[in-house]
Amino acid sequence: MEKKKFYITTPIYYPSDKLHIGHTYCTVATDAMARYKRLQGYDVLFLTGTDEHGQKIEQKAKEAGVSPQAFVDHVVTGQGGILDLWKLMNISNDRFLRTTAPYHQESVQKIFRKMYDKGDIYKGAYKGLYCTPCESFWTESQLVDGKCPDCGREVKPAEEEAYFFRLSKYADRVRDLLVNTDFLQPPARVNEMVKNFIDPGLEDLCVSRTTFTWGIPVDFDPGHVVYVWVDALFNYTSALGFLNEEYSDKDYERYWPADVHFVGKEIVRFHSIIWPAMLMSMEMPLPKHVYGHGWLLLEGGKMSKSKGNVVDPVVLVQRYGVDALRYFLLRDFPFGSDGAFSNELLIGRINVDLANDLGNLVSRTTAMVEKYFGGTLPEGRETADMDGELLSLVAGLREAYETQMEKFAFQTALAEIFKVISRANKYIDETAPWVLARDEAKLPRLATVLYNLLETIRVCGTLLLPFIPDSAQKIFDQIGAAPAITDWDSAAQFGLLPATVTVHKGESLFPRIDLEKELKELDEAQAAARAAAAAPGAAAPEAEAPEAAPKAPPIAIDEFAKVEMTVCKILSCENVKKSEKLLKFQLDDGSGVTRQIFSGIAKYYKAEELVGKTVVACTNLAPRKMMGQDSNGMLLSAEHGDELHLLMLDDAIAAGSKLC
RNA sequence: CGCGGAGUAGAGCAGUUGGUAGCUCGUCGGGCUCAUAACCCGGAGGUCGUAGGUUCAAGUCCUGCCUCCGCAACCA
Repeated sequence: MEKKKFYITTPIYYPSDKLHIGHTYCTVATDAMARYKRLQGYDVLFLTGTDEHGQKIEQKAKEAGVSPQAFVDHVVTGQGGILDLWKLMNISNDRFLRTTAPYHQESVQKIFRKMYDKGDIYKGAYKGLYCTPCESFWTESQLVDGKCPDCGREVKPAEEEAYFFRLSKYADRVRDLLVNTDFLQPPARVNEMVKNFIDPGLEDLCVSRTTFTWGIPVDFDPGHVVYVWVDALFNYTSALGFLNEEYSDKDYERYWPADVHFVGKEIVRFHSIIWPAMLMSMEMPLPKHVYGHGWLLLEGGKMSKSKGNVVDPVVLVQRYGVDALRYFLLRDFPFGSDGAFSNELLIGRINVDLANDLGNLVSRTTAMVEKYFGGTLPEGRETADMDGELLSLVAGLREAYETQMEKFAFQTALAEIFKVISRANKYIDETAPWVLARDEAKLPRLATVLYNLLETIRVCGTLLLPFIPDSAQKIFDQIGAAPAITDWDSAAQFGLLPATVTVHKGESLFPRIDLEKELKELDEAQAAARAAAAAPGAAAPEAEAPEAAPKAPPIAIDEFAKVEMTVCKILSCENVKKSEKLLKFQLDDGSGVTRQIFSGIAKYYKAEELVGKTVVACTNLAPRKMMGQDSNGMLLSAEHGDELHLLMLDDAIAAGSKLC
């Protein structure tokens, strides 16, 4: 009988920056699932890739002075790039799709054409605010002081031709899919989608742009490029040769629909609403599941470059090894919800599970076989009642594990394995092999105990293969388990190792880590890595000037003089309803007219404690609407990391005084 | 009243269909010595955010409130 297929994907990542631990988390999870299915005997296709088009990449390339293609080539295929990262993480993807690949472009153009011919894509007008010199459209929220964020000039309402996808046409069918099937997982995500996006009404989706060129051209209408939706989402099928010649159509027929798309919760919307709608339009089968996993949070907040708390997986792998990191990511966090990442947690998990429990179990077992039997077990055996509990746990392990893996509950699946590993450690205590070894007559009993331990390790190691592939193999080498007895079927059987098996005690699989010492060194290493990444020239095209090293170019005195900074007294200050960040100030700026300014500092100050203070405002900044009201200027403050201090002057200084 | 998630031992978390509150780490005490100062056993520690309600019985269902997190908006 032909093997059953399993098609699994990660999102295609956007290569405008280096990837971090969050991307790694998703990819490692997908990899573990893919390896698990392969272990079970499935014909697995595991796809990952990069989404390389769009305005942001076009801009970044321009800033770096290279072509967009050169820019993404460097981030994806360059040294320390995305391909290198996945190699480092031991990712077993079968294909890697780049949206700039010609075959993908071919697919996308045909798909776009097909939906157009069908009438699901139509030409309409995209309304927005247009900056003529920059030839760019902006939304209201992107404007800076009501002006073009690029050049600071006036924008005017304008329309441009654009193609739209009739998303509204499929709203009911998509709603039904989400509400009445298990398409979207975990179930908590369904409400989020339905209540936030579908029930308020789905609008047709703009699927082409003329304001940038770094994209796939619409072949029947020069000037238009395909916008992200059609381009990115259909990667999942063009990687199977759908409407292109790179791969055989048979791949599409065999592997589509996907069994599951693993995606981060931030892009659940695209995968659970837009993607099925487009597939419905194309009359293609829908993927069986979309799983929206949680985020790794750091000290209560999400990772962000501005907070400087981005975790680089490379540093962690260099220090602890790839398997330790893979294990930690999937063991410590429930896949569907957010998890709090910390170095302390990572080291704790490595020490307790991998070093103390698993590593030490292998170590003490193989050591005893060598010490008491010279490395090879003798034939004689003697069983005992107390063996029963361990043996029955091992016998039920594969099933318990499978149940959890099928639910993508990696955390619980691993917990099942470690329950058995703990039991094995306890079994050593109960049987006290070192006592048996003292009595010649008890050697058959001793051989049985050690054999049972080796078998337990074999079964656990097999089920750990998807998570820590290299280490599992090392374990097999140490306990003398041949490949034929480390497959899926063998994991449900006991007694497969030869009775006279020979072990080879090796190096410690997971050395114990000195927590305090390591935490300190790790902090330093991570800081150094960040500094290196931020250093100019370190990674040419991706070096990002403004955020990392805020060295502004010199300006002339007359330019500085353009900025009017005025001493103001705070007359009143109140919170803005429905805004966590904004405070609304009424200020005496010495002009006799009260000046209203909004400032996003509610996190740092209580409104009432600021009344009467003397502060500095930039008073010739163009007015800006915030939460529907005018803000006439900007209060000056100093920011460092998570701290922010409003610039306050001696109260003796009169309102209206100018700074110079 | 924009949407969603969460508040359970010092920390991090489990607790399907309501029926004596569990796990891991840490901590205290004990045991063992094969092993990576690891392993095994035991103890202490929780009025399950809060106020009501339903029930013979609620962490588990219902209602109000408080706090935290995320999305959206917004941070000049």
